[in-house]
Amino acid sequence: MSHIVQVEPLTTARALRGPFDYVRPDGTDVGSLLEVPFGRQRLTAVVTGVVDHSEHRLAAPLRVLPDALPADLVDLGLWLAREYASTPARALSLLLPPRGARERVQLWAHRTPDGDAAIQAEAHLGATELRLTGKQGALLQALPRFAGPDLGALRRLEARGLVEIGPRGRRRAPQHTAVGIRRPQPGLTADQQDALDAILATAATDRPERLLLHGVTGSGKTEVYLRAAAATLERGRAVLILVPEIGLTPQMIDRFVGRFGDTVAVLHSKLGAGERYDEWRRLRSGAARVCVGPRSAVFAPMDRLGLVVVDEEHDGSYKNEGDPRYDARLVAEKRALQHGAVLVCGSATPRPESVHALRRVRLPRRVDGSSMPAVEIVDLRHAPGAVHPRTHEALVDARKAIVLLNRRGWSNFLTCRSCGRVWECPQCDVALVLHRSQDRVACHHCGHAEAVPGTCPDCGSISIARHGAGTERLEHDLAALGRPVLRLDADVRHAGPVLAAFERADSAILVGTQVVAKGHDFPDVDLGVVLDADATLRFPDFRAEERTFALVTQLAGRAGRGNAGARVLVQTIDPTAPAIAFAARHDSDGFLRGELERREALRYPPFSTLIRIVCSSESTGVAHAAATAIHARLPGALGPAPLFRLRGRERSQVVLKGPVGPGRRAAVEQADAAVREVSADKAYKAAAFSVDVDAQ
DNA sequence: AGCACGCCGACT
DNA sequence: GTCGGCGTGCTC
Repeated sequence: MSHIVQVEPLTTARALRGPFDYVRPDGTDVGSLLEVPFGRQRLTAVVTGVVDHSEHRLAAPLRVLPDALPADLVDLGLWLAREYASTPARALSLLLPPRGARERVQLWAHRTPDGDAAIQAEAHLGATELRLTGKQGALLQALPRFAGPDLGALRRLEARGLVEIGPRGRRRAPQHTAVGIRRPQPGLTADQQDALDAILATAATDRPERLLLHGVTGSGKTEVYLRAAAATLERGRAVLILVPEIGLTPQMIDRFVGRFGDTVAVLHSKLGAGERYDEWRRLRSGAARVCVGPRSAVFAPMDRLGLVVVDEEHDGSYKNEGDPRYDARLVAEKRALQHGAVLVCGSATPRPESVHALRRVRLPRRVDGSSMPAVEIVDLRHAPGAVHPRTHEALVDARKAIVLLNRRGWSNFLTCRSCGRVWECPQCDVALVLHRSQDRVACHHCGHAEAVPGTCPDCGSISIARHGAGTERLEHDLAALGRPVLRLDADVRHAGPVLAAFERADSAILVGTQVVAKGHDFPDVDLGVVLDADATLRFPDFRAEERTFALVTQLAGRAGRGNAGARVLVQTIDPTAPAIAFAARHDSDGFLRGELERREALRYPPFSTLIRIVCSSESTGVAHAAATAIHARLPGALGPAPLFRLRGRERSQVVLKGPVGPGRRAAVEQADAAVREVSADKAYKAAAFSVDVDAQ
């Protein structure tokens, strides 16, 4: 019989990968979690296989840990490790049940038949109540109930045979604003009905398709998800809903909890350890059959998935920044495939990748019948200053405006007027940004901050120039318009109050970075402004066009809900840039067609697999030498290209454009092998390596 | 990643 | 003679 388990000990060591064999404890199987002796350490380990014989002298695990993973997640973890050139241990670590919390078990009291009879006997007193004698004065009638505060009184009732007291788990439920709110289910438009039919038709097949729900902002995508989810639950299958950062989209949770109640589990970063653990357990046990959460929720322990939704699929937050640099959109697709579930990716501004790979279903109209606001391009070439006179005029006329500027702080960088010194981060090769409200200059990459300089340390001059304007400066300048100016960016700790104040105000200007274009719907915004479309457009990145198009389109979506006269102004020094021109015409098909042609010609995704390898080192020269060694092992790779120093580490990158389809995996393996060989070489001991498949 | 084993230089 | 430097190699 199979009395040996193969395990992956969970260590972060890149060089170390299993499987390692151990004696199989009773009751364990693939997915079981163990504590094993490993060298002189004790490590958590995941069982990945069960076998008959082993070449090794076996040790016995120290103990079996609670909360085994479902077997399909173990498969997913091993797939993830290979797909993203990581290690099984690191990938599996993402899937573990939340640590640091246990199930909360409390004593609960239940009435016995004798207890019922006692209540009946009390009925002649005019009340069907039997009061407890404890200080809480709780009602026996209300049992079953938590026995905590009046345990003594309940114990006396227990002695009389009126109640039974026993342990029971109790859920630590996250607080949703939607608890108890059941909003009426709105009717569907013809477009929504068609989209729903398309989803349900393919969901009912053996091999469901992957769909792209391409719907303009306000077209009612969420209602389509809700209906599809209801139909999926009815078929006895579970539903996974992925959303971008959950803090920005509380509406999705509210609507799902409002429609489906307790069968919805929510996973997000703001949950406490206990809440997180209980939600995980509810999903694992099947008590919850719908999960709503951000990228990490793609690993929710769910059985028999029937529907996987990726909302706002263009959002960058689906890409993980840490070591398995996974893309939750791709993992969602893999999970859907594993379970025979239908995948629905939704967006108003889908990625060219998704348009290329998925069958598209459209929601071309807003549910309220309103049209998209007019988008005007404001040519900045002959007008100095951050705000063009035309924009200024529009701001004066607007009642409620959103102004987008993709730059935090007061000013971009400081220079000494007499010697030309530039204030830079000591750890990174970037300029420090002035934040006047915090009285600091700060690095946006590593968090380094120092006092605002009064004199130049090099020449002693007290004349220091401030260049470029950020959101903080803009907030200050726009106050001259004589109405409330609110600011929303990463420096604002709590977005909630800012958004609420903007919503309540009858006239106001909301200034901010990209976050203002996301999520929240304000009914009466009549002006949207992109102050510096060139900032995103000139980014040295092949996705710059796509991001700019999305930004303008998403901002247009925020404006003009229920407001016929709404307009959007886009300031730029390049009015003919396709991203801006297409966005101004609301022509996403035209933009996507052009973008796909360009990408095919240049062999960018989705026509290639981009694998980026970054080498870094504290000592100078090592990173670049390591990147050169990696480049030598990867024929056709681009680079090595030096990157700016970050957190005191010199960096250099190599980029490999691998094939898509069957050759993709081989390219990833080739990159991984090159990194492993070079990192094993003593000459590059001081270097660190990171492999990013499908780099953004 | 840890952690021990092992083989060379500066100290009591 | 021994303490300790960190190069090398292993962990079922």
